[in-house]
Amino acid sequence: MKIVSSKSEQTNAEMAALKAARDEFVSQWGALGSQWGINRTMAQIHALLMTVDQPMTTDDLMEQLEISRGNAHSNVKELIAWGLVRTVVIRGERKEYFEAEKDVWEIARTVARERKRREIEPALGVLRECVEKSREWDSAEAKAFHKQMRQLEEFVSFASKVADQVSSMKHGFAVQLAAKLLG
Amino acid sequence: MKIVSSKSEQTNAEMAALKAARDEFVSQWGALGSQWGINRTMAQIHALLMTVDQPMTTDDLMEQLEISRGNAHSNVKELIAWGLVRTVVIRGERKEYFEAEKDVWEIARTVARERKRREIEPALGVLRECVEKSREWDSAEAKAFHKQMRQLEEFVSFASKVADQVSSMKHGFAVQLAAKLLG
DNA sequence: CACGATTTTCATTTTATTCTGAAAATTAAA
DNA sequence: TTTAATTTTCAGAATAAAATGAAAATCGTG
Repeated sequence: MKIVSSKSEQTNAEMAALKAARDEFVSQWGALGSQWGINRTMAQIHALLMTVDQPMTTDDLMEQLEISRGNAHSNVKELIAWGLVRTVVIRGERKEYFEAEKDVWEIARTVARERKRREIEPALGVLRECVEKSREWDSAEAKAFHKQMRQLEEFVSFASKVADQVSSMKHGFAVQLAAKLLG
Repeated sequence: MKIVSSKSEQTNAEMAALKAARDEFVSQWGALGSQWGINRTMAQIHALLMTVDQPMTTDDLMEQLEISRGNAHSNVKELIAWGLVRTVVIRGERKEYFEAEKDVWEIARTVARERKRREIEPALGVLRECVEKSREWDSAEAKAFHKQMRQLEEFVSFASKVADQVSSMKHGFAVQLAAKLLG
């Protein structure tokens, strides 16, 4: 009967625990992703790539997440389109490898930029159109509509500017902002 | 042949234009909602109630949006659960009437509070668990995992605090914040 | 060029979400 | 209490979104 575990047993146990923790994180992050407008697989791939120390291939993703090639492929491409994942060339290797941006402030900046482009700007478009159209209307109901559109437009403009601020943040400035906002 | 429109014709034309603009807003807002994690009908009901000057019944919603009773009902209830819509009692009326919060800063505060509760807090839970579990691990890969979880945890904590700030914002303070952030 | 490796596409299937509509439950007036 | 109005529920239908897997396209090397 062993009194002390050998070094390799410790390591094996730790590796297993790491794998388990990572799986848990990947799975939970995937579930949370759905709550945002993000599909589960995309969130899972992102979670996996963020917590792994080496770039991975499509085949690695397929194996680890038990998903098809097509699914892995299209979601990786989507993550690349977001700017959250990039391809990496490994010398002597023919396959493409992928790695995620790991710096959280950089991730935040990227997400701010993309969500502004994909969500805030279209919303602003709609609101501005409505504000214009209703500018000259006379009835009380129409005036109320105009006012509401103006208020929403003002607010979404504000959000847009915040997104700009965040996406232009230097890493150091983030800390400052945090202090300013919360101190 | 008429040279000048009568007052009532002007009004009719304006009413029609208002209806068209509102429909456009409702439809676009619904489409945008999907991009967030919000279902189309819920976003449409919210858009409609925000831009209307009188509270509406379930039947009004059914008619205006051409949706079933069940659909109208469950999405109104969901909006009430979010705190974005409230019921209104109209004297002498048996039906329930609904109205939306119209103040955009109030809406922002509500959304900040709810999204914190529904999205940020569960995420924090997962991250903290991962940070704890991986605290004592030794291998390089495990240390990298721990570090990444710590960074994410720190960031999401920050987001949580921002959400608190926003949701405790007085209306007047919002303007100040805006100035501070953007000035 | 030709061949094997790899990536990309996409028609089909599967799964998840949303919606309907009618029945059941509740409510309040008679 | 009875009745009619109104709200709520929920099984099933419809729709939308995501995933599969195999074929086609592309790539890079000998």
